[in-house]
Amino acid sequence: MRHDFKINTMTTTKTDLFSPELQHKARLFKALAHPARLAILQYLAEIKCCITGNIAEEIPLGRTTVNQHLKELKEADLIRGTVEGAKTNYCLNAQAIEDLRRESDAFLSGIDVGKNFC
Amino acid sequence: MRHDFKINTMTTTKTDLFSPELQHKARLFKALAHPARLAILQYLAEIKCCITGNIAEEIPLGRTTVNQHLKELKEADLIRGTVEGAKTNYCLNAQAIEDLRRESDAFLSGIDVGKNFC
DNA sequence: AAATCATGACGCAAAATTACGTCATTTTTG
DNA sequence: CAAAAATGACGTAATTTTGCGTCATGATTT
Repeated sequence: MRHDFKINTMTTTKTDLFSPELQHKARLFKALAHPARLAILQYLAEIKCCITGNIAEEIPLGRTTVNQHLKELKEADLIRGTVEGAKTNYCLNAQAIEDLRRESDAFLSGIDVGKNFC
Repeated sequence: MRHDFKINTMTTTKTDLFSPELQHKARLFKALAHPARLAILQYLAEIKCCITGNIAEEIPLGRTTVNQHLKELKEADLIRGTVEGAKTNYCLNAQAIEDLRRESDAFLSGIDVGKNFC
């Protein structure tokens, strides 16, 4: 197929070519794919109960950046944010995290049963 | 740092501000953060033993793209590739996957002990 | 030896992620 | 009510990811 120019472009997001299950898992893993987000989850777990949004001070990043990460965690439904006056309470979605744990575990233990060698 | 204006721009990768543990976990989760890579892992598990690199035909993406994903999985040490003549055999690194499973499990079950409510 | 095959390096373009600054809005508080 | 606080929306720059085409290299076939 000999072209003198590049005609074609059209890049990115072929993710819908995969099963919804894989897409879903990939999305969740992606939510965990940044240390800041892991740190946020840990902090929320540590604090035990819902706290107002002073999370930014615990994370070595700017407030708006932390907010961005919070948004991503919220979109992955791993945390919940409820407005309380001027402040916002964030807390873990324990159910979702437990589901993720289970799903992740199932995937990963389903993976290495073969005991493959090279 | 004696600048009156923003000369500087310097965005991105503050990841070293976090603990090596969180960085490590985030890196691993990132390796799992694309459906194609999950599909590759599943396929390798299914095939039981090491196979030559016809993985590309199983994945609905171009060969070089699949190669890229293989490279990422290899860099995360989740798979191994050994050259055999003109071909390359890929197989799971069962130990690494088991470690990841354990680590992921520990992280996620450590997270929701609080039974937080909002 | 020549054609074919398999693979990875390289480069490129589009898109997404990361990190912030600024601003508008909505509370609180003095 | 006015100032201060808290938050999210929006914009922006740099960087990374995604997806692919092309090419060089090193086997395999024939």
